[in-house]
Amino acid sequence: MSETAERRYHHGNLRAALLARAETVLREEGAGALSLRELARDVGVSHGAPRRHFADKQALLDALAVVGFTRLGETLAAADPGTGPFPARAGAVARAYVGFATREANLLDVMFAAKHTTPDPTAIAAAADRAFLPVLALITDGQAAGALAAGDPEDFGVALFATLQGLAALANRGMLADATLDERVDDAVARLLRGSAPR
Amino acid sequence: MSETAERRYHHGNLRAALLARAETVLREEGAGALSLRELARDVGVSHGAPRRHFADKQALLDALAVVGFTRLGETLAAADPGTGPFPARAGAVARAYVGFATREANLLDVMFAAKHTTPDPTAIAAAADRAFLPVLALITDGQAAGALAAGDPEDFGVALFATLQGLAALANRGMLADATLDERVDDAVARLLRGSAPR
DNA sequence: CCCCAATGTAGACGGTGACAACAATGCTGT
DNA sequence: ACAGCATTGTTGTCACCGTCTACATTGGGG
Repeated sequence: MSETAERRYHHGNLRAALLARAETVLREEGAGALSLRELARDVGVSHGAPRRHFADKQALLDALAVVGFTRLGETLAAADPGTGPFPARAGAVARAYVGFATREANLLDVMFAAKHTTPDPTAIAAAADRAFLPVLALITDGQAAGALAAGDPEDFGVALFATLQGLAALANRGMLADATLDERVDDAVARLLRGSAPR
Repeated sequence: MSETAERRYHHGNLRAALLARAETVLREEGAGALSLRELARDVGVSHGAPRRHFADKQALLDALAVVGFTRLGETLAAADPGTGPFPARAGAVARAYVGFATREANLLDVMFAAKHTTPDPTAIAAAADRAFLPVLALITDGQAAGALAAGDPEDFGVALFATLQGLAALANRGMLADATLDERVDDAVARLLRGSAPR
């Protein structure tokens, strides 16, 4: 438990240390730069050690994805003021999502990578579902308040999520002037809300 | 020029052969399975040969991205009937885009990967712009026909593209029941059109 | 208190991308 | 026609990676 990283044989919480370091490397250099061996080196452990905690590299990536969805869920939940007009709440959450998606672009790539198959595939899906729960609740509120047409909240949720995910993808690929991202979000969400109002 | 792939010293069009083989591997096994050495083997050439045509692996990926955008452009152009009510045309193009995006999911990942930096970054961007030209024209038609509010066509274009890209991402990640993808597209596009009509 | 399961180490293997030195080829100008 | 040269392939090498196996060190539970 010492700060000075004395090398004892048993690290103590290698798994957490590897994940933490991996998250940093991921943020700063991208998923391609992640190497189990280098992570081990960074953490001061032999190259075979990570294997005790992650069966293979994909397992590490999957664990990162779970971390990412958890963080995302917190971000979304915190962004919803909980009261006020629905469009304002939706806009706040939308901007929060896109903000997360651009701030943590590399993490997002890992979260939505297609390759998840490692522990049980459900772990990541469950984390993702949990992350979006607050948004579903928000949509239900919007329907109750008469801002959204009735129906399965997931219908609107899918459309909203798709829009935001697409905008984030555009921004992360540099296909949007960054300065205008929030405006794009506001514009797209406005269209979606108009098109989803009760008729 | 013989069919039986006699091994002469100079392949003739190694670059095209490598790209073609890479496209197949990409489609069948994903970007992670792409290996310059294996491609060289497949094409019957030494492991160092690809280097003459692609400075590094990223250059190969970038070339694949250009191919992808070209193919996408053809797909989109072919999907627009050119006449008829705007919503029908837009729906057809939208379904075509999502169809391409799911059929060529791995290629799409390469096309929208963040890492493009290789030859001049403009090559891919130019190919992308070209691919979306027909859609911009369609939007202009829609405005002229009174189906869309006036304004910069790119505003609606960005919103539309973001929506479709997001839906494709959801589908490719298995977060959508595949059977319902087209319905999701129709629903989302309908919302967007309603929200983008002149007021 | 001892033994075992968990955790970390050390070494090896095959594969990869990148690079350099060298060989074959075909195009160009004369 | 042909010499010379730029292009294109080849071969060998290097460092690195992920994975696997055999072994070492722990610490905690019977």
